[in-house]
Amino acid sequence: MSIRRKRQRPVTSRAIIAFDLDCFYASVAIRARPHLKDKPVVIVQKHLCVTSNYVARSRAKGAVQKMTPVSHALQKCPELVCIDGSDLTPFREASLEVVTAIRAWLADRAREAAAMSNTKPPFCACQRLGFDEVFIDVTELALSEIENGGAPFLFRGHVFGRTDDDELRRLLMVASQLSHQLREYLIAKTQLTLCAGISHSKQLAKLAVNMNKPNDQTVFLPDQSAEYLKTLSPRALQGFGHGTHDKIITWTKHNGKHEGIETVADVLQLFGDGQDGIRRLGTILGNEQHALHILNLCRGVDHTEVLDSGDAPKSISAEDSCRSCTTMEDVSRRLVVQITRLVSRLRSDGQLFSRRPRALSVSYRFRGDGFVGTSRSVPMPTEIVSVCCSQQNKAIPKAIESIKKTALSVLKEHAGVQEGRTFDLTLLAVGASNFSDSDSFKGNGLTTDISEFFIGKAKRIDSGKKKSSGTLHHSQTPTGVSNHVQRTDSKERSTPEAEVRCPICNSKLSGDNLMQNNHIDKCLKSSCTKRDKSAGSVKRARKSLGTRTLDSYFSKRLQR
DNA sequence: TGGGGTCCT
DNA sequence: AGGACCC
Repeated sequence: MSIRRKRQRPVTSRAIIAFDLDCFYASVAIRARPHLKDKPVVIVQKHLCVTSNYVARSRAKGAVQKMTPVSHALQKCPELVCIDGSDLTPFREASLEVVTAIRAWLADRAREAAAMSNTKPPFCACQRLGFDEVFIDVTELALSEIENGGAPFLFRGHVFGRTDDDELRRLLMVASQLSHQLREYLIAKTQLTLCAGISHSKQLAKLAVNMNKPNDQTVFLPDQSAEYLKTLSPRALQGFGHGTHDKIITWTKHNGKHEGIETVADVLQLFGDGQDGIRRLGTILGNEQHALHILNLCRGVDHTEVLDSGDAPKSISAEDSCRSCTTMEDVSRRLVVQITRLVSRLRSDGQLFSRRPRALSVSYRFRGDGFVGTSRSVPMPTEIVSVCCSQQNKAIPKAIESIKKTALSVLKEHAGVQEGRTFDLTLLAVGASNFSDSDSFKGNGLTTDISEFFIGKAKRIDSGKKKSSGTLHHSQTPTGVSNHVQRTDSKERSTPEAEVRCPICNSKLSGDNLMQNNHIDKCLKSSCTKRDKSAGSVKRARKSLGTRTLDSYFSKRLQR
């Protein structure tokens, strides 16, 4: 059936939606703290504001742009509320919550379309970019709805540009309807607002996303996109990064072309003359394929596909960028903090995705190395298996110890970081990758269905507000099917009295996995070790962790 | 300039 | 393993 459709009307263009959640970190933080809703809020990592809400943006008048120092922002807006964003857990979870909801909505919509036309459900690839952006290829779904005859031929939201291609216009009209409905659904379900850009390529969809900014959407009709692109800075093109820019600039200076590359038009003037230009740019960049891609982007040509990201990440890492780390004691302490966070995340990951990592990577950077760091990969110590697969909390300390030992020996052997040597590290990170499914895990009743994961979270968020219709969460799940894994009555997981102890403070942990993780995270934050429990030693621990005067000044302003 | 991620070579 | 890119 679908083959016939494609033969009759070959798909010459696609319909792609780019979603971008509005000031994501700030929105997530405020969602969890409703009393901050009308206050100017910034999210702080180390001494930088990484995001702010719109109240802060209007009140500080441009002083809280992306990566501005907290001190600068506070001068412009002393009433700024600073929230610590160094632990990404809430943002990572909210991001997963959003994509999960997107997939569920699309699957539901695809099933409806399939039922009407008696075909198999159209697939929409979803690709995440960072925590707050998602690309969706809705071509098949839109075509299916057009064929079913129910789709209104009207644009939803703003429209930029024009096109003479009637079929494309219809396709994008339907895509804009889908986008709007999906956005409404997401806003209702997650209380997070988002923008959308709709076009026939990832490039243009992404450019459109920023055209009408918070909580709105724009369709980019592409007939004159090339003219439009010429006026932009080439850096505005996704794929034209810092390195590409620098290499071209260096080349122009070397070759006496002092014009520079302010716009895409400048780049095309230098390299836009066909095969020869591609070859010349390829030589400059050291990669002809990349040169071709860049030049295509400059002309508005982008055939890159939306690659489905899947639910599970391919790597998990925990980093600490430090001003200065010069003693083994300091290395050891920082390492244990990052490793504990990594292990804690691997446990949740194992529960959600039934898998465990086989590689451990240790990354580090020395002072003076600029942005370049070094990383080594080694086999992941086997102690991680019981953490990921059987979810035994008592296995956590052993895994941490083992990984710590391994990481320290990596640092010693490959970086010369050891007792008696002088060094100054500015970055320490541990990561897990090369995941393998653990079959022993499956069917043992320990896995958590991903939708169940959010049902638990939604209840907590909801009870924090006022009481609403109790059955909301199940009925809101658009799939309608809850494919819960049947669970045997496992002591480790379901009974709080299972005597689980925190690897940091050794106090008894209650509640479910998430609550336990939260406790461990809190413990980590205060750097409170088992034998270091007195208030005095906590203070010492904080100091030796590298807390400086600037940080302690801001920490007074941090909202918990 | 954080604390993450992806893919390609 | 490193480097490019993305947020």
